[in-house]
Amino acid sequence: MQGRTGVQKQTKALILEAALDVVGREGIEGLTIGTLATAVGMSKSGLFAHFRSRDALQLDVLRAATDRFVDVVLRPAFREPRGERRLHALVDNWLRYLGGPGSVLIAASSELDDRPGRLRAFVGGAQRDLIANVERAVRIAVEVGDFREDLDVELFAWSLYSFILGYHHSKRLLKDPKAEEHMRRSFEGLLRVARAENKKRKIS
Amino acid sequence: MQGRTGVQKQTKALILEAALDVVGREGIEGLTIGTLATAVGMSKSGLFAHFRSRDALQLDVLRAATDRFVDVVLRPAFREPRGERRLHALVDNWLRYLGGPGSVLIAASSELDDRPGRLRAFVGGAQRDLIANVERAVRIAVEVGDFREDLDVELFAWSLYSFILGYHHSKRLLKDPKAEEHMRRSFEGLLRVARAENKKRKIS
DNA sequence: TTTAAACACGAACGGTCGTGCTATCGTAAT
DNA sequence: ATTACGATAGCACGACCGTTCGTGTTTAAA
Repeated sequence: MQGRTGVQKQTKALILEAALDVVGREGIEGLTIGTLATAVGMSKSGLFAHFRSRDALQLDVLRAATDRFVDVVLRPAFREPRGERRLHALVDNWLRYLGGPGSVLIAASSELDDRPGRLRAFVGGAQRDLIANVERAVRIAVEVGDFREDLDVELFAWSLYSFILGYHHSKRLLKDPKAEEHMRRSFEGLLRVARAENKKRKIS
Repeated sequence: MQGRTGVQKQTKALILEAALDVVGREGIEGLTIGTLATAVGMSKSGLFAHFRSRDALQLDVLRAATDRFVDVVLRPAFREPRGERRLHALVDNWLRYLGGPGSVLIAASSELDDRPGRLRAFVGGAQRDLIANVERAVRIAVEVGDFREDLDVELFAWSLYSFILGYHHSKRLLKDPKAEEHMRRSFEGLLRVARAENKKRKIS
């Protein structure tokens, strides 16, 4: 039992890994059973049997993608000390993550924009969770006194997320070499107006 | 001659109009010749004859989309008086444009992220032009004295564009009712630190 | 050693895709 | 009246899609 199911789990994991690659390159709609099958070196029907529909396959891939994101971005950041430092870790991890193979989630968001269904619901939920977590980290930074008490946490998180989108966009499509610099300086600007000491200090 | 080619131009324009609709709903990759043909009430081959490949069709659609964007967003804004007011008009027009049927261009950017080719080159160029125009408007605002002389024009434009992306994203995928409010307040924040009087005035 | 389940495969299905070829029809110029 | 031409339609093609089915092969349980 262990041996066999172990092998199965292994196969499925291997498929999902290859699928993440494909999705990173071609998008979630570009994930086709045939190409994925040849990518992992098995038959269409053999692969298909692991998922019972293409929809289920795509959903599993998106799940795997969010799991991975949580593992390499969110969780490590939340192991850092509370406050601004944690936010810095979050952004650092995030940029590193986006620097690798294509961000499946952001790309999927755009693709699924207007197509209702399970996939879109999942991505929307994942995105909402993510933003909620960012807000949580920001709120904590307020609580520990790093940020002003009257800071609009929601707006801060929204802006930060927008910068992430901008980074992703200008890096992937525009191949702008200044993408990361712009991102980091925008983030710094955000921090500057959010910091506690800003109440008595000038900008310059 | 006039009569006939007039009709042809009309047909082609009609096709492109319908195509913009489809692309707004399904994305640029969702634009298929068959469905578009039935949408405008003609045969696949009849429609196909107007463009000589699907690629050319998609390219024409993207061209039409950017033309429309320039017409309803960029050009009217640049008719406004130079300076901050022009920037406000730009953002207003932009939000209104994004409020309508899906922004073909932003959606296409994400779809074409990683697929080299004519389409992606075109979208990238259009996006670069757009940002260059934003920078131009910002630079003028500096010149007329609305903004600080040492303002980083590039960074300002990049941030603004990021907010637009954030708005688009949170409105389309997340259906966040606060999307516009967040966008506008972020823009206001950007203006606040960019304004000329900021050199001698505090934030609060 | 038999039995049952899990796993993979090849072949085939109905469908849609983009793209050619050929014919038809209406109009304009001769 | 004839010719020429541009716009459209009809049809068929090869390729790929997701999916199903039947069939082996390997493995764990009996």
